[in-house]
Amino acid sequence: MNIMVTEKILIVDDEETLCEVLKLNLENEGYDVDIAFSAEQALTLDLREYSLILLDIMMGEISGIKMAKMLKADIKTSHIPIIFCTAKDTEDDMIMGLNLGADDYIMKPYTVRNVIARVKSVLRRTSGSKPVNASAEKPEILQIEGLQLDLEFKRCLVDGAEIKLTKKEFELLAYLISHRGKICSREQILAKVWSNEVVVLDRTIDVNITRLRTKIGKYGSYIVTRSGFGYGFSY
Amino acid sequence: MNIMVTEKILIVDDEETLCEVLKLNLENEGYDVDIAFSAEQALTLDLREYSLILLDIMMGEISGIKMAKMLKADIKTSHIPIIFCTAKDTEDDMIMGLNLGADDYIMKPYTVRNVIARVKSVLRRTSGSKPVNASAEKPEILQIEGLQLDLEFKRCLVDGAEIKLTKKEFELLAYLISHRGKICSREQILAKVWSNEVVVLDRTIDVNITRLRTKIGKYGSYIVTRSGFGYGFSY
DNA sequence: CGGATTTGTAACAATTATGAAACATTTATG
DNA sequence: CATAAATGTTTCATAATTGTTACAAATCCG
Repeated sequence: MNIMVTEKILIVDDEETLCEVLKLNLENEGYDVDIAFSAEQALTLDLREYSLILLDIMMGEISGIKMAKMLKADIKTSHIPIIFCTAKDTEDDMIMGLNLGADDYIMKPYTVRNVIARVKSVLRRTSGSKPVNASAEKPEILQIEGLQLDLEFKRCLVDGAEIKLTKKEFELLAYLISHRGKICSREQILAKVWSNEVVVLDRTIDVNITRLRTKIGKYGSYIVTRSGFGYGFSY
Repeated sequence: MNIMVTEKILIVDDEETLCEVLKLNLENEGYDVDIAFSAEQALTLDLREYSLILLDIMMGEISGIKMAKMLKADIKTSHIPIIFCTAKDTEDDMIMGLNLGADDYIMKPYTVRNVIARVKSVLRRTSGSKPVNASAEKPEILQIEGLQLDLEFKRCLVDGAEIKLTKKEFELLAYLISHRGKICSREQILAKVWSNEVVVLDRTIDVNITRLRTKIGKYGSYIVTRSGFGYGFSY
């Protein structure tokens, strides 16, 4: 047996009995299984630690579809494979057409055997794709509402959509956000973001601020100017 | 009798009686036999441990053909010989034309004696071709969907087809994949992949990235460039 | 208010990074 | 040794980034 961390699976479904049956069977296969009876409940968990999410499309207030969108829009969870569970009469095309990045989907009523097979299949496909210490890792993600900065992958999501930031823009934004609530002088910004590489004018910052503001859309107004002092990221 | 691990054989067929008969007879010959009544069920097993798979072509949802393709496409199982069982009227050419790497095939209705003979024959041909500790071995395989990197055999499969990667290409890809989700600076890449052997230019990485991208086909776009930062393997 | 100062913005210029291809060199292999 | 394969380098074209400037707009402060 190789050294491996147990794969954690989350089941999100409002049918309690079904959940229990699946949980038992999956645990029997060696997986670590958690259950959430609603999307709301699921969202209270630290979803990063799951290797796979089994998601019922038809649920209460937040539908499975909405939840899937949220998962895919959140940089911390967007890589987690999702298997949709759908009622039998749901149109095939609908699911696929949703373009939600579902890795698989299963029709109800499904057999336990079938579910396990799908789970294994998906996990086999995506094995090695999760962070090494998913649950213990320092996130390295800055997030302000719908504005997300992945400091490792150097990318920025605005309400779920990736925004291309240049290196300087990215570093500038990261600097401001990580000093949220403080006004940073141009000197400080130059020192940290521009390092001591080359000598650039103060005004360079201003221009980059402008570019940043437009790129991050509605969050642009979070970058505030304090005349005579510098810039900051507001609460 | 020499020291040998019992050879495990998997029968995948939906005719229960037939399976049992075969199982009894093969066990009588000293083999260890498991049965799966469908491809789905078979896929829940750890297939690596089998020395041979007897596969019925005509089955339920996942046909035997599809399953064989999956087996051959998965680097963990691609070495396992498969004997196809076909209905009598199946065209010979069809089987061979499938180019599935079947090691043999048998027409139904077949005699038990016949099956055993084929099994022995195939196992004789392929003996020594399986991993030493097939079931206990640490896989050491990186897999992203249809892209598979066998770190031990130093080979790469793209959707089941072997792709020849040079040493540097292989190591570079392995490095990127094992740091999936992070952007690796050229410095980091040089340090790890090029070690401190020789001094090479940054641009060497770029060129190897390009070569890699074209070689791994559609997965090439998984290798992302973050201008000014470096390269990374995306989710 | 009104001039001085600071900041926003757009356009431009300069620089740098990257991809692709071709070429050169080194290394493996028989 | 000869050949092929692998690897590194150079070059060119292009794309992307970054910095500067000029001017408009906003802000500051008497």
